[in-house]
Amino acid sequence: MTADQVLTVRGDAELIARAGHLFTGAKHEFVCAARDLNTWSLPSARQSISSKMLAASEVGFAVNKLLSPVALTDEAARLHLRQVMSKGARVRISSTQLPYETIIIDRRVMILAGRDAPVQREFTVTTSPTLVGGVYALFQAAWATATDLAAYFHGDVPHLDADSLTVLRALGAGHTDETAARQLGLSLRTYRRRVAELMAKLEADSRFQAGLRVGELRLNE
Amino acid sequence: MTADQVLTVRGDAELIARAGHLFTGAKHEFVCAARDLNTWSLPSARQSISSKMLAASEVGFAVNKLLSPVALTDEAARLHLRQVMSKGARVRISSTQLPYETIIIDRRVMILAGRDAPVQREFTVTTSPTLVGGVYALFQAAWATATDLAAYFHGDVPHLDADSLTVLRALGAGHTDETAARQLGLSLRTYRRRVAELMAKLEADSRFQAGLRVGELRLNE
DNA sequence: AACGCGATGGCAGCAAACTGCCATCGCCCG
DNA sequence: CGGGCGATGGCAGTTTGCTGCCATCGCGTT
Repeated sequence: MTADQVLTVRGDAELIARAGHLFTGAKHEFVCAARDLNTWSLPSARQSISSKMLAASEVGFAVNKLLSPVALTDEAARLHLRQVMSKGARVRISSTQLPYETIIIDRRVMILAGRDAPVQREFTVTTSPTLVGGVYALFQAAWATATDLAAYFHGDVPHLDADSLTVLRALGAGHTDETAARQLGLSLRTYRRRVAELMAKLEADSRFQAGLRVGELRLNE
Repeated sequence: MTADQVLTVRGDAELIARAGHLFTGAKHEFVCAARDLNTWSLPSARQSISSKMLAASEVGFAVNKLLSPVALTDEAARLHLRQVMSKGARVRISSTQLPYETIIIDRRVMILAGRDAPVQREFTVTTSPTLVGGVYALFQAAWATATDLAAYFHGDVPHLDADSLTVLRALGAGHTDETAARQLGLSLRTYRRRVAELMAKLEADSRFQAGLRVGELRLNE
């Protein structure tokens, strides 16, 4: 594969055989966008990255993972995420699905994995500066506004159930409690109870502060 | 170019000659990520898109443009953006730079333009489902959280002077009005007057709604 | 069927927020 | 200096929000 070539392979074995040499020796950065941590593993790259991350004193080596909300759906996944983060990786959660896995190593090599296939998964590998650079820029745009997972684990991002979301939307409309309660078919007392619960979840002492947190964390989407 | 091939060309003329046929006849969607509206124009694709957009009654044809903050730096640029939007395009502003232009047509054809070059600009064109799908997913992730420009132009982003910012920060701390007023060295009446003025600027009918708008629009940064 | 428990709804008392009114102050201009 | 005007501050009346209390209801379990 020449400097500007693009290589398409099918299956893990072919990927390793024809392009494995590109993935070892990551020096500066490993960025990855994926649905969750389980979609795909590339053994040699993972080994290379793991040894880098174990050398915690290594300055300047960044691991940034952009995952979809599916990555947080169960407790085992969240535990795994905590482990990855404790090794120095930074994780952010996108608001969209990310059905394709994209890996960029040292802004030089890019691997794109097709959707999970029943037989052989298709991978595209490239060192084209235009392709790598363009995709990296889009990754950066998505990364910049994705939710930082450290904040989630530090309890800064509350989980809101359907009741809370309903109340939140009513509050966001700016109505009085009486009007909002009537619109939701609740008694005023129940509506206010819901509001108080939402405020507790948001750790907010005033309605302005509550609205601020919702807006900043984009909890109303 | 076969179905899974990737084509790299240099210069506009070569791009048109070898791949121009791919760009005409857009049927459903045109998405573009770029620094601003002036970085690059592809004549045949632009013509095709313009005629689609002029046929305003055409149902289901979407034009989504993700631009960097540079796109808003001067009045001429903003006027141009208004024109593009009046023709039915949706525009959002990313928080990052987007130095590469990425175009995806009907989720089938992708064009990636390299950085502006002194001589011949490099373009990469592909119909590879893995490449197009992967990049499209990243575009979606970035698009989802980018700032909608229609809101900006509809005056939804108020300008806050120093007094309003001071009050806003006090409100964000969650204190009662009495405490906040005392901390700011104002009488309660004046503080409340300031709060009412801020609410009017935010067009908010409740404190929650005001906080929400501040948080969403990142006015407290 | 009876019981327990959590959720709901009505009411009351209180706190917080909203705003009009009017006096006062500070600043600027003639 | 006097007058005008905008901003401030105190007060009062009103509205909205907060929460405890208690009765009732609905659901699940034994």
